[in-house]
Amino acid sequence: MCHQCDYNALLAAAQLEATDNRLRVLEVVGNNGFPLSAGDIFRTLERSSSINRVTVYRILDLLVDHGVVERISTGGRAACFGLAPNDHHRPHPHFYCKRCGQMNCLNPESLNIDAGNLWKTFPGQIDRVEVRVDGICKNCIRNSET
Amino acid sequence: MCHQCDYNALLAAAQLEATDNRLRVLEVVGNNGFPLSAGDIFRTLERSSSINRVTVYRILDLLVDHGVVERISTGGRAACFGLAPNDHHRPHPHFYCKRCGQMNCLNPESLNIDAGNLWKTFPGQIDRVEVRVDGICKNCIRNSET
DNA sequence: CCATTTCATGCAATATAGTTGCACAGGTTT
DNA sequence: AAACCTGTGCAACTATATTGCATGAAATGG
Repeated sequence: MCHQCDYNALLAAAQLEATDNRLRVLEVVGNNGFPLSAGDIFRTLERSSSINRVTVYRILDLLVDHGVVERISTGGRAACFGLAPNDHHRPHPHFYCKRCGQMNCLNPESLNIDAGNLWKTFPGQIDRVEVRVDGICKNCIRNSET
Repeated sequence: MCHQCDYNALLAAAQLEATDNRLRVLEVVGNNGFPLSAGDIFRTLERSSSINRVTVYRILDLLVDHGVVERISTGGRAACFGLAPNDHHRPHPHFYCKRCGQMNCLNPESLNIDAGNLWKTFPGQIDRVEVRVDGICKNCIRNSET
């Protein structure tokens, strides 16, 4: 997703110490082209060197709280995580394939959302607008045709 | 939500037999002004007469499969359920309060989404576009000010 | 009118995802 | 040195959802 991102700098900007584990989590999230579930991230990290499942959850929560990482809801059970919008990453919608469960990033331009009306009239605080497109990805369509 | 909806007719249109339990689940979902979690629905039904938790899950899955009910992702753990868009119900976005966890329906007009570009260029099948606004509802803001 | 099948439901067990409480090691502050 | 923070690990736990199997009632077929 962001091979030119400096993860140390991202953590510093969020006023978080750059521990090994935090960097490792952030690298997995950031280097992947599509959002990953906490379980995926844990299993990936575990392969290279030992880390506790709970630590991964805690680091993810921390990163989400500090706006480094974004929690993205899937059409399924587990949430996914991707880099939060920043200078190099514009907010963008995601696509969820209900067949294979894979999430993918869509182009920021693919959908045009005008929330002006809502911002003006909504009587609460709005933090973000999440857009998810559900359907079946081209791979799954191809596979079901055979 | 839809006191003028005929739930028997909705089930019939979806080619589903109108069993007592299905009607009860659909009534709870349909008569409520905001989406409910499977657990909420179960607890509500249980109060009036006995039903199994698993039955509620199964009926909800069935209704979602047949397009009578819509599964709506929250910012939290459990999914919520509301009536699927139909003649009386236009698709609309939802608001999730990250403080109290309450989901609410927003006006269909509050957000304007132009997905024309995506429909034309996306190489898979698109079933629906789900929009969720996250933030803090006015009640929670008021409570935290005291 | 009995035998067979089908369907909706219930119950127990299990799976998955996430959370909590407590301990401890290493560094920092007093 | 004592008190303290912080990051991490481990075990137990909670909440949510799913699976497998049993049963009873209605529909179907001889």
